[in-house]
Amino acid sequence: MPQTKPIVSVENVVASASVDQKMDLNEITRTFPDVEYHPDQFPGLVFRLKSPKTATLIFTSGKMVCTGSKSEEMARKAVKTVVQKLRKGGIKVKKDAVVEIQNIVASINLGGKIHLEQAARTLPRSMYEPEQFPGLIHRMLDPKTVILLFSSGKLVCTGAKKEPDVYRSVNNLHALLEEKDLMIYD
Amino acid sequence: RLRTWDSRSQVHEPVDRNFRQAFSELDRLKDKLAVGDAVIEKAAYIYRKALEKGLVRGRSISALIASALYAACRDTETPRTLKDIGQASNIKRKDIARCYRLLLRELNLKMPVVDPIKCISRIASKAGLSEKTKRKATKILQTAEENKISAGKDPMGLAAAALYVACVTNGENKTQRDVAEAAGVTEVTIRNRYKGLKVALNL
DNA sequence: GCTTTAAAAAGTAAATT
DNA sequence: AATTTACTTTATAAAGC
Repeated sequence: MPQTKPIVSVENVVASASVDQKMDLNEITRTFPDVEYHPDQFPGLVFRLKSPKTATLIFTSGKMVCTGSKSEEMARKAVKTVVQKLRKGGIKVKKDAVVEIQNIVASINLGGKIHLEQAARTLPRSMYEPEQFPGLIHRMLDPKTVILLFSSGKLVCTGAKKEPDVYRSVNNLHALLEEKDLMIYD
Repeated sequence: RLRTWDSRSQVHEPVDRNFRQAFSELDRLKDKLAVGDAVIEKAAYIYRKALEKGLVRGRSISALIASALYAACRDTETPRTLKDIGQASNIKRKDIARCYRLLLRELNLKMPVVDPIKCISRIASKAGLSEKTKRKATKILQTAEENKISAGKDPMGLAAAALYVACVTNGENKTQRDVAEAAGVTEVTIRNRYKGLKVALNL
């Protein structure tokens, strides 16, 4: 019954990973001159890949955080590539990394405008402060995500750990907006 | 004033030391911002709720009262910007905004959306604009809101643009810079809002 | 709470040209 | 005044202050 089909695009995936062994970040810095490592500023070493275009933070514990992927699969591939490069560079990594998706950010176009100030009054758990930010911030309980709504009809969904949760969030909200008559289609 | 809370302060020790500090700060802000007693009482009420929910732990008392006062202003539709509260309290605008959003989330507060029409008076008095211009700006914003160009825009920017347009049509000699300065926005923002106003009002 | 990383939305701001 | 760069908001992990 929604009047339009939302166009969803995953923009960023954050994944945590672990190779379950201590890592010598100074050794990595020596063999990979392009990495950024400033221990007094931040304990993680930044390892950037051109493809997939990602940034992976590596900690002495062997735990990692990979950001910038456009999909869950790309994030897993990026972590594998990082471990592969470390091994090629002579860094001993015994096990393969165990990857967990932590957050998915998606942009959405609903295909119609949203009546924001009315939505601010009728949507529960929402905040609309145009002096601070042009979007309305809505906290969805199930799936537990946060959606930013803009008057243009575009959205940003974040907090999801699975791609299906992004779609469920968007569909829930879209139905809610139509139900409460907050959509404006031309 | 604030005697009610002071008397409690002598009964419950650690909590009330916090109250005293909070309310003396609130009293100081009251004079600096020239807000009424009703706003101060609301701010005190919000702060007390925050304290009961344990939101003060590890947080700056000053930042929290300032935020509670901003929330009270919003709730009573008293036009005070985050910038105003920031200057009066010497706390960064960003920190007040963050605490304010925390109060909204944790205390489940619902605030009315800021009405740009209520921003007109403050800007007009700072810039020294006439009553006639204020009335015209109000009319402009009323028509503008019906054409929903305000969504997502800073209410101060909208009010400033409406006042600037009103000045031009009334022949009041004020530059964009004068109005922008009084409103705390840039001339570029006034120009951008003016474009939308022109379309919505056929100017 | 902060520090760092990534990305989108739309508004505002500041620095260049 | 047009461009460019940059910051506002949201979530999320990592180790340590």
